[in-house]
Amino acid sequence: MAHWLMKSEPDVFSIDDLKRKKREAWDGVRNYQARNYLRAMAVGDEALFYHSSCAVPAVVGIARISRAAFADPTQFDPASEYHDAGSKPADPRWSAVEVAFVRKFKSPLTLERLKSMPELTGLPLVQRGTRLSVMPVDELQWRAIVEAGS
DNA sequence: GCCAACGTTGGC
DNA sequence: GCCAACGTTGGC
Repeated sequence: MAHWLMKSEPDVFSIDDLKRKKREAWDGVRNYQARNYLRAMAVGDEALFYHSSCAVPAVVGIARISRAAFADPTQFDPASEYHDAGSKPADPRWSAVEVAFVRKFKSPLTLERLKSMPELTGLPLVQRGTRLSVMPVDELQWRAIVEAGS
């Protein structure tokens, strides 16, 4: 079972929103590398839920992939901010997955702390200049983060 | 709000 | 195919 990290701006969609709604489509990804990772996800994979663009950027909990990649409907919706006129329904350019709430960390594992963990040096999240919003997390990294957050 | 870093676009 | 210009991300 693979592990992932997914960024969300808490003002838009937070871990508490996911807890309340139980499940949510993870749509609006418009970066090819991140899209390719969405397509590589399998049902049952777990993902770290990360809050970005906020006062204290941090991993705040865990979600589980509850539906594998499907065509992101927002790309075909002219009213959506994620609309992509260049994407054809016969050959959709962008994918989404559905995630389910698993649990919230006891306390947020802040970016500052993540940067101090030697296990995470290879993780794009803590590398300067990286903006990738969906990324794989290896076993060692996963264990280190979950242990520190639990 | 600033700005560094990066991805995308489009002229040539 | 190159590369300058532009837009976006996201920490600070």
